[in-house]
Amino acid sequence: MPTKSATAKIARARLRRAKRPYHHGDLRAALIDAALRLIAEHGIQGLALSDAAHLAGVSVAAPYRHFKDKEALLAEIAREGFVMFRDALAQAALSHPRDKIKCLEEMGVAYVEFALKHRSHFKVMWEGGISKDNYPELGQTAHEAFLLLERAAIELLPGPRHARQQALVCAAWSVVHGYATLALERELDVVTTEQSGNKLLRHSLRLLLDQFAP
Amino acid sequence: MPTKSATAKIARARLRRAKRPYHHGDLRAALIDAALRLIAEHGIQGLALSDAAHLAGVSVAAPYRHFKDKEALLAEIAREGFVMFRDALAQAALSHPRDKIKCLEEMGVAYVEFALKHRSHFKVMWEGGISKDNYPELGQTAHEAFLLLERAAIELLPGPRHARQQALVCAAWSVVHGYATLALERELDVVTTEQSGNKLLRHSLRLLLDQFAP
DNA sequence: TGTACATCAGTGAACGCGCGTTCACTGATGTAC
DNA sequence: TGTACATCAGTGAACGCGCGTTCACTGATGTAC
Repeated sequence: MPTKSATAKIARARLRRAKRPYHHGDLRAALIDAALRLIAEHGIQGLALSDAAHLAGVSVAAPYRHFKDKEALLAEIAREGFVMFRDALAQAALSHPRDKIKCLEEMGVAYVEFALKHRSHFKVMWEGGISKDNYPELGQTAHEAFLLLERAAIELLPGPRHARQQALVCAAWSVVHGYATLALERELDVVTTEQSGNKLLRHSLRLLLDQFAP
Repeated sequence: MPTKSATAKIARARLRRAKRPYHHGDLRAALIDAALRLIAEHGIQGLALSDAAHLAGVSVAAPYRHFKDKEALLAEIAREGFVMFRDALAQAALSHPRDKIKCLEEMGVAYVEFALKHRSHFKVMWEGGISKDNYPELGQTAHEAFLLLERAAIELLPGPRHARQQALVCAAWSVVHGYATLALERELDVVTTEQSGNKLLRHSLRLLLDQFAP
């Protein structure tokens, strides 16, 4: 004979089943999506796997059918992020075949726009604390992205390998990474400006790059 | 009649007292120091107040005589950090009264050297997640530091307020903040260079600034 | 076409640990008299 | 100068919560025959 609470339990279970089939369909993707939303809202450290599971509409144990542990979920987000990031830079690198300065400018804009559009990915990529020994693919893809930026910067200063080239690579990377980081933390708001959207960013990049016009 | 374990307990207590007086002397400072060391080793999220207490040689309850809660300890670290940071920038701002470019270069170097020398402070300042509503002094001091950088950058471009000035402020801040962030995460190692110490940084800064020589 | 069975993606409950925080108590210190 | 007492900085133990992870079990699916 079922007790009162047992009856209620069955009713809740029926209700649940009515809303959603037993099998989710694509829980793996749904978990990643839920995690991204939670990270955007509460930061990486505010992400609880159990919250992501509930947001995806499953029990706390379900994620373990798709990810070995919490770090594996974060690593997958970082992997996804680095791939998208590298591809975005690669596409920007092709944007102006005849104008190397505009080309590097577009790569800088792509760098920052990726950070702002995929802020959770970006945070996990750089601050996720994921061991690169456990996930060597991450370091590899990140390095491919860096090489794109490096090549584009070096092309602005033709000639033999030179300290000046290294400095430009470093300056270009620092400025876009710094801008992205500050913008994500909403620190750039103190720069009072009428330049909206990415105008301020483009202007700053040109300030560094225009001097290398042929 | 004391039991065996009670006797041992008393013995341990005597040993403790022999090493260290009951009152610590300057526990507040010792806790901050312990926290800084633990953050340097394990990151902000790896900091447990209980570990800091033990590292300072006291029980887990002792910190609450000096700080309302964990956030208050972090806020004090951030406050200390912002004050030192602002003062370091202010001093650098005075370094070359006749040469505005060298002056801004020194401020950039001071920015990055602060980050590397006081890495735990720097992390807590920017990634500590401390509510600025609860600790308004933090935002105030941070803003004073920003104003120093802004003024020095604007002086390079004399004339009326202008989008170009804002862009230079933004570029200068982004480049030093980005460099500091990347250096702290050891990401800059991929820039293969023979330029040791802060040579690479200085060279990058000059790449941005030298074009404004009168 | 229907049925038995392997497989796999879920469930619900529980475990266990880390850690922030509190509480009643104690040891030391300084000050009024 | 000595003593009573208020005050404060510590102690040790415990509470409680969040959350990662596991376990035995169940519902659904697809495939061999």
